Amino acid sequence: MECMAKYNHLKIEKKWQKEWVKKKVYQAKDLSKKPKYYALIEFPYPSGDGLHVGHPRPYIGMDLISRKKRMEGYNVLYPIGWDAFGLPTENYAIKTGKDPRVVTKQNSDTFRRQIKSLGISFDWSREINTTDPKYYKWTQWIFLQFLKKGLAYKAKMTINWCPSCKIGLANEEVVAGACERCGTAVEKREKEQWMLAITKYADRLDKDLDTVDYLPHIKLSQKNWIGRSEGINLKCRVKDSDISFEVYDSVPQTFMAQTFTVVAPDHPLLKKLVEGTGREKEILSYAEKMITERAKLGVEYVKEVDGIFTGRYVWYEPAQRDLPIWVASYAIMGYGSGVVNCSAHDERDFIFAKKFNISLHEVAEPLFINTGGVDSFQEGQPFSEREAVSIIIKHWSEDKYLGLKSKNVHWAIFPTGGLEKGERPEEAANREIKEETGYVNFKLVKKIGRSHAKFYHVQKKENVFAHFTSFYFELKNGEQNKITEEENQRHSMMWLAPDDVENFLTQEGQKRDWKILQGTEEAVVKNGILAEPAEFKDREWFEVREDIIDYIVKKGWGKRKMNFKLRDWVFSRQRYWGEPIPVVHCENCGIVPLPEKDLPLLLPKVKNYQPTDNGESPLAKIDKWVNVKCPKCKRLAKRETDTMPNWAGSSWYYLRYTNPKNNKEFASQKNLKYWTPVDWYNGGNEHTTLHLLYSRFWHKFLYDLKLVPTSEPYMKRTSHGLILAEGGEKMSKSKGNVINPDDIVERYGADTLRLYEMFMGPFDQAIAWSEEAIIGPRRFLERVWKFQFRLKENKVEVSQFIINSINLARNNISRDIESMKFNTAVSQLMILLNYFEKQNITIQIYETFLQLLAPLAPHITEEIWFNLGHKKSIHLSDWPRWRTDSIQDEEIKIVVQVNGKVRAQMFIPIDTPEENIKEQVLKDKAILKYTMGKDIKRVVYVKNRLINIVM
RNA sequence: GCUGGAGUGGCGGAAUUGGUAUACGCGCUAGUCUUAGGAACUAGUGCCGCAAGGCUUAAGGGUUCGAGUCCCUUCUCCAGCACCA
Repeated sequence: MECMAKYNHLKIEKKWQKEWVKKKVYQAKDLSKKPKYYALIEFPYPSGDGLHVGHPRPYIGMDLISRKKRMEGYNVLYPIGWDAFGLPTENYAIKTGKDPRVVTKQNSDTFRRQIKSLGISFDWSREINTTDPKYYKWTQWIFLQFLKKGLAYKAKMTINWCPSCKIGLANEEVVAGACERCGTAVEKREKEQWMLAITKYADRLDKDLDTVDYLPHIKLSQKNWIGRSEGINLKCRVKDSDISFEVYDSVPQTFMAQTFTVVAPDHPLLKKLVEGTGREKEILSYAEKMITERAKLGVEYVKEVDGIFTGRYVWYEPAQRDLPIWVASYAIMGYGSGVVNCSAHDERDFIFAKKFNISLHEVAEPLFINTGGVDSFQEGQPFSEREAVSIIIKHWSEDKYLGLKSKNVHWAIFPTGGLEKGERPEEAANREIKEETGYVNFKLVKKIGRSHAKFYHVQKKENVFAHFTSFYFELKNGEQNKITEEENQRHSMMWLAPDDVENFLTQEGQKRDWKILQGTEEAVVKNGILAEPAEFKDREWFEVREDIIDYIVKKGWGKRKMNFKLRDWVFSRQRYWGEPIPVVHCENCGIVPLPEKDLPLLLPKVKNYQPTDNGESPLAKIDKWVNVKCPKCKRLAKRETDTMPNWAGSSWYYLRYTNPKNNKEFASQKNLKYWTPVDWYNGGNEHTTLHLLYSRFWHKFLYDLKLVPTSEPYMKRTSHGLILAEGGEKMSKSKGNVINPDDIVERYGADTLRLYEMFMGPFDQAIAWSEEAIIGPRRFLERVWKFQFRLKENKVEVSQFIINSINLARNNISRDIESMKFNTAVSQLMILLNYFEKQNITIQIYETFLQLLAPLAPHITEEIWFNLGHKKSIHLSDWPRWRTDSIQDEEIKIVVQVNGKVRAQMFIPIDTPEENIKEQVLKDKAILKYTMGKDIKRVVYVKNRLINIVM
């Protein structure tokens, strides 16, 4: 008999890790005949802190996918490398004087050792490093292609300057006015910068999101960042001057409502605009104040609503009126033309106009569409249109208002009613008050206004498009006729105190009427029925958008225009530890790219890594390097000393993996065609906007050069949640709460760590580490281990229950892994083992179980697999397939409910006819207890699931 | 402020189309074994109650034979955006 060897994770895990490398179990094969699968994780930045237990979570997750795919017969590429350029290493170099190359080597060595100890099926033969000249040669090469196509350019611009890091920051790296890394408040500085024209791709970057499978929130954040907006540019001419400009409007439906114009305080036209007003100094210095305040306080200042009148007017052709021109803090130079026409239908404009008493002009009445409730209109069915009145009635002596509460449906309203033929709204209101309320002495005080509603009329069973005229009446006394029985049955009347009215009402339109009456209505009409222009009167504004644009264009008042929030990408950094930008500045020839054959342009060694005080890269101090001959005219010229941001290397690394040692191309076309696009890319939420957008941009650019075969790099993108420290805080060295995976691997083993990280909670959610809970997965593996010694001869009877269970588990685990519900996949396996320990199992069933467990716990399953006599790795075995033929449930359990409460369970043959079950159930003693002497109204039977007796 | 998501035991968290709420794990309780254990194993464990039974998915209401799941109101939390006309 075998001795019951103890589960020695240390021995087993080291042994198999070596063996797998030797046998090249996880090496991807270029151009194999098998179907390919490319799984990708974001390559790590090898920091000096080493790995913490949060790092491997995504690696393990994608490892499960990769291992399962491999077992399913795919040729899987699951690569890793190092994104090693960047600030932390550089800052460390500045502090210690150590060469970043040396530091990077040390750090990546540590990371590599740590990751390898986790048994992740990376193909280590394809490891890359962005700081390797053989790699960044191609980063530089791609930059030169951008330059060639005019998409890389130099521009003088105000940049965000971090005085602490001494570095220019991209807009994206500024969070709430502070440096993303160090939190120091950023300053504005004028600087010549390299730019990449990502805005040229904005439209495609937005549209092509429809062709990829990203999680919805990821797509949304991409869309938000790109900020695509379609509308019109209206022509505007300043009165009594030759100044004209265009204004952008994304809600062209309300173009007739525009009553004033605002111009950004930093608008270059402002100076000319105020010339001759006699208030030049006053206005310009006020604008200056606005610029500085805004730079200092940001959104907070804009919220304060600040502005000044310029004394000038725009002649607004469409509405035939003058629009006063204001300088406003909320108008920005970087979007549209920096000048905006404003209307009552925009919230900010509305607030601004109220503050400065600028007249407004509404061109639409509100339309309320009920959604989600029983009275939300039925899609696709016609509307019957009705003119109606809505009436607010005040009590004759108290400050109370009449409400009607429906007795049949969830409606609480002010009295309403439809107009009869030939009736005027006022007449209808009079009649309705008498009919619905019985009151006879009242007077009309005020007409409140008009509004519209689309809803489903529950009693009449039809869609209604109602046009309400709202009135305010006051009762003179309480004299009241009897109302009809019909009215009485429909609703009950009640007098409401003013404070209760709003909560009582269920109709949005009536809530608005009430607020108008109270003088508290400030909401701006955002969707409505148009009154102007005449050609579009009574049309719904979201329906006429395109028509209105065509109309405006036809009239010659403006033209179609698309705008984006996305700005061009500031691509240079005045730092050392990055890819040198391979160009030369020649007085004679201008900017001259380095010949491609001279790449890579090596990053030279320096003595001091500190940026210069005027913010230049330390490279600027190396005269020998800076002074070169111009590649074109051979005269003395100067090298560019800026380097690339660390987004550069990560914008194309997934392409390099397909052919990492190629010296002639960044990757061969053959390999690219075989491997790309990436089938599944998982990464952190912090990179779902920028990194993803940048790399999609680079990819599309390369696609246009016909250098990659697809227009999108990643077919599918998901993200994982962070692992937090035990208290729920972020893990960080400074807080001293970092859990090092080395300790866990040593104590519990890599398999336990993997299992725990997958089991601890939903993969996409942030979750706190728990030293206590890890023991669960460890115990589970111990039991799996012991089970191999319990197996007897292979002739035991196995119950149908076990066969069904393992079949179901196969199905569920496959599905759970595919959808990243790893926590429930683990729990399936635990349930299975719980069954096994109570029943007879064959070796085959245990082996199937091991295969299902193999992606999660690769070492222990491999060890047992070989113990059981196999000669080939379990990870190259065939993934268990779902087999329907072995499901033979002859008996199933159904639940018996009485009045919806579970009272008993029963076993019945599958697909028993309803009648038989009913008969059997009604005889059951446990059920008789409840049904005795009572009438059975109804019996509900859900096939093979439950039966409910209703009394 | 706007948009989206979420509130389930002491804890992490499960629940196809509405169909046995609390799977799985941690912890806890009792017991077994052991020289001993913060090891392992066995049994129990939503809450109230001795029990019969009753009550439970943030709170309240609704639809339904039946609601964690659908609808309405309120509260709380989280994420993204936040001058983008």
